[in-house]
Amino acid sequence: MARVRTVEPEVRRRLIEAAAQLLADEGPSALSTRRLASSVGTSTMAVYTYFGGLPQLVQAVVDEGFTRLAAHLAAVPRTDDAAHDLLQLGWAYRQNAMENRELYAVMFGTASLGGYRRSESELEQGRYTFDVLVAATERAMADGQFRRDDAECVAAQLWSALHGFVMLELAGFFEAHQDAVEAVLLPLFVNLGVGLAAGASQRSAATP
Amino acid sequence: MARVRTVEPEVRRRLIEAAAQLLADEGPSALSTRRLASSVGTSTMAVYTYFGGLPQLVQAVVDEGFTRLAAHLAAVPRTDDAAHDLLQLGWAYRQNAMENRELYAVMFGTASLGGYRRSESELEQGRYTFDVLVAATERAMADGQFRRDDAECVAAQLWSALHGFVMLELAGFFEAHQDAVEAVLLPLFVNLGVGLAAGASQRSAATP
DNA sequence: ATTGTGGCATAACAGCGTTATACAGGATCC
DNA sequence: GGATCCTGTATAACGCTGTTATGCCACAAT
Repeated sequence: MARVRTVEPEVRRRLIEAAAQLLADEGPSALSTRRLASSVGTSTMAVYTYFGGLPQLVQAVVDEGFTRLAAHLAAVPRTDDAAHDLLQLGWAYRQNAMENRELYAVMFGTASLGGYRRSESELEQGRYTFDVLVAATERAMADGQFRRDDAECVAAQLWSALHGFVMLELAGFFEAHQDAVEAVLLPLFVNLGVGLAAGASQRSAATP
Repeated sequence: MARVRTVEPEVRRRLIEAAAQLLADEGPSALSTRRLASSVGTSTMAVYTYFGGLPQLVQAVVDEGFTRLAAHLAAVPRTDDAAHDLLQLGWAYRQNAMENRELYAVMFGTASLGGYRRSESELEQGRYTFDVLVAATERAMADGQFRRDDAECVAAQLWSALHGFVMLELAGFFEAHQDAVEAVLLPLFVNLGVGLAAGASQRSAATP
């Protein structure tokens, strides 16, 4: 048994951080055990003692990415206007993706990276992120901004639209448009919001 | 100079097809020059004489994928109801993605595959696909189903929603939902359509 | 018949993920 | 205090990868 690990080994933390850095700086192809090892100042064996292999290390990095995303979304202030909050969440979501392009690509990318494939753990992590959207959606329904509906399904619609825009933007398909956020994402959200509001009865004020 | 290449060399065609097959059957990691060579019955050099390297071969496969997608969308019949056609286009788009999961992932995936990165060529190919959506959107505006607006921007909204849903579905984030198409994609399109229609004046009937 | 050239097979090189092995050093026990 | 174990790591090797240099061979042109 020996001593109990009370704190996370420093090398493990440093490996994750070095991997995230390498990913951000030079892209997925730079993520190799040897580069990681030399970057942290150890041997490639560290990857195997702490993670079991490169795919598991990538998974740890992805977990970190989801945690960071959740924190980024949680930092968005909650106002009385739930629909406005959803817009702000969307903006924060995109901003996080833009600031961690390569990481976002690995998190949601369908192409594999070094044998890494999404695991149940990631799907759950993604669902936590998703829950923030569901909560805001429910508030919008409670306030009468959206008509009553299955909040999960509605949030999934919002997520689809958001994620699709971000992916296409990251892939470079919107480079023709001057300001894709103003020209596409904002109207997309507004139009979808109009459709989601149709038939709803505003709670507070009258409806003459 | 010698003889002029009038027809595409057979080996080149077979390499592309073998690559697509290998990709579909065993995923991206199976795409190696040696496996391709043995599959086609040649040496790895063929990849370099005909394509210049693995990334360029992948690019040829992606080109093929975009061509196939465009053909798939072009096969959707055009009716009098442009909005209905857009729905059918969306369905065909998703179906194509589902039938060529790995290929779709490489086409739109941001993670690289064997050093392959999207080129200008692909962005153009993607824009051709996009044009089909733009055309249907313009018809919907002309018919008064959507209110007048920049058709490109509106089509980009539709594409974002569609692509986002497909990506999340492929990534497995909708596995909780029984039938994500019915529960998410369809209402997403309907709600977005309602928002896009708001303020439009039907063409046929009067506009007093 | 000779020459030249284009296409391909072979072999090598550097790098990859992974694994087996050996060693160092601290904790544990007698 | 000395022997023992165990954990973490460095080294080296294996089989794989993409790529390139080399050489051969068949066919077109002269």
